[in-house]
Amino acid sequence: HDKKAKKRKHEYEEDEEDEDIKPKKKTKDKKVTEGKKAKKEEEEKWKWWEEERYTDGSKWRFLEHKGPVFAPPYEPLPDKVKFYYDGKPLKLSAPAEEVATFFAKMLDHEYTTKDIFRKNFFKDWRKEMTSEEKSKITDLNKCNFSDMNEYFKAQSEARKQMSKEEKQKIKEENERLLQEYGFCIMDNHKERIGNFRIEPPGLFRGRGDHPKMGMLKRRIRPEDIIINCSKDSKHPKPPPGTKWKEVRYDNKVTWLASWTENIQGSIKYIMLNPSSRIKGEKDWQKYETARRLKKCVDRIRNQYRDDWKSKEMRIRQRAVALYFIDKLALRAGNEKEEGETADTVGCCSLRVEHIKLYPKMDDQEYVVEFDFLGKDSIRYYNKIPVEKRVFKNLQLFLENKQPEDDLFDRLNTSILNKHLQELMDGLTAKVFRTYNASITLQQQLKELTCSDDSIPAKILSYNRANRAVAILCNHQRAPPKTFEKSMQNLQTKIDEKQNQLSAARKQLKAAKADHKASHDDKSKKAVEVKRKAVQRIEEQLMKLQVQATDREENKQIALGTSKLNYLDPRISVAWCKKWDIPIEKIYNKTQREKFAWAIDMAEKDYEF
DNA sequence: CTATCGACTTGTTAATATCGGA
DNA sequence: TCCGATATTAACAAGTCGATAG
Repeated sequence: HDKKAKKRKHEYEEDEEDEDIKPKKKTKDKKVTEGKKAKKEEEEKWKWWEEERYTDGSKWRFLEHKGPVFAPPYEPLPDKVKFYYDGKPLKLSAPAEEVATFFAKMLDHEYTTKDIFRKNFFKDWRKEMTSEEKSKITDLNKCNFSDMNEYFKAQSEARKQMSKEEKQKIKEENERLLQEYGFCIMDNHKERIGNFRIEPPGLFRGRGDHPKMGMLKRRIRPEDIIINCSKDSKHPKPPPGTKWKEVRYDNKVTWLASWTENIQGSIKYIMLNPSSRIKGEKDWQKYETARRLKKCVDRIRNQYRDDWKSKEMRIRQRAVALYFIDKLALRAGNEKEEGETADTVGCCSLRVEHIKLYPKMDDQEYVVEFDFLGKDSIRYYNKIPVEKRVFKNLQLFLENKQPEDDLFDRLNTSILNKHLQELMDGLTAKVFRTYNASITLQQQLKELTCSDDSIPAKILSYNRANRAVAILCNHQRAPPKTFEKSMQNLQTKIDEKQNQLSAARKQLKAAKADHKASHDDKSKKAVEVKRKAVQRIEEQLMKLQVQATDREENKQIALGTSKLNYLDPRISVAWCKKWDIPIEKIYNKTQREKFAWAIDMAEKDYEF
């Protein structure tokens, strides 16, 4: 493998040299140019999935890149833009002013009214002040940022009003930056980097009730950055007069650069785009693990049902938790450090206060009501009848506990995953989410697709299948602000189309009558034309109606996350091939790039 | 066994680009 | 051609899970 990689790397360099001599050699013959073009196309269509993978745990042999793009330096405000303290204008030092602008930009946001946000912001802001400023500015409520706020609003308005040429110029500059910094060479191939820009400084906005909201996210400098590349590559150069924190050559990891963020103290990375080999291989592998689970899921289910009867509490808890993870597609639920993050839970970290038991509810028995905040503080609410044994176990787990006690006090994700590992190689809690999502899509597609439906109707079925998964995974969204209006607009269009249709039908009728009377060629043609028109309008109307249904059903559901992360793309590709649906109807450009491997390899008979 | 770290995936939202009709 | 709606992308936060140190 090593040799192969080195050889290819060499080829690539030759290619580059080619580029260099191009201007000099004007008479360069056509064959060479064409050869190059072919090579380039070949590069674009590189099928990494047809190559062997590394088996030694290394992720690459060769890695070369230009390092990250840093946030632009702070530009002080023009003098006319004032900050007022206690009603009087006050000129701030540059560092204090910069932090003040972060707050000023957010004035319209609800965040800035929240106590914790204000407290955290003010504390961190004061750290940036000169001692003079610090002694003057002691109360955030006496700070008036509105002039600054208006200035920024005007700025963004001006940006919108820019001329076409100016906008074009900015676009080109971005493109240049992308071309220069947005790609790397990994082994023998040029690959797209996911996030090559360093996050600019600003105020941290956590999600949900985050104890650290409003804290200052500091500016990242070259001295904070660890570069990862290969020894024999052209190393990225730090900006003039600066140094990297470290340059390392670790091919056991996939990242190109990293830094430690100051809010949680966690590490952030620059990594490759989902279309890259390194991400694609991993993604593919994920679905293969889920498919292996498919083969032994019955055994595992029998096992945990058995374990509900265990003498040992820890085993019963483990078995009930696993049942929830399997049936409800809950996340594993790692413990979190209190006070560091918003209070959210997953399965293993559920507390007594998050469930309610109802021996009888309406016409159902043994109902469990879940109500908790999950990842990103998204509420999970569900009422679900469970088997009697599960219900009895839950009652047992709840005995003598306070609302804030753990439901599964003898269990955590580490214990659970160790157990799962014993049941199947590579099995962890999240595999159940992937498995259940993908199997649901496949089964729903089978159930919902009608062979004689039109293409739009088939796509509606696809979206419905996708929706079933999104509901399972609790991928909700707030209804878009403009939802009602856009629904109305669509309805208006439908009404108009309906009128058009009846008008067209009338015309067709008239044309037919005309033809009956005259029997000439011209009237015959007219009938045909009208018939076509009716047909076209019928089709358009149907399309609109399908669209309306789809949108209505999608009001509170977000399909993106499941499509991107949980559904084996080969299921969708196979479905498209089977029903002759263009893949573009299901996946947009980015998605097609990410799933290129699946589009290439899945046939219409693919089974998850 | 627990706590922490490191690397990676999964998730929402805001910003921006594109589309389609007036 | 302009404008608002919709689709796409960027940004970045928040999870999962394995490794390691104490």
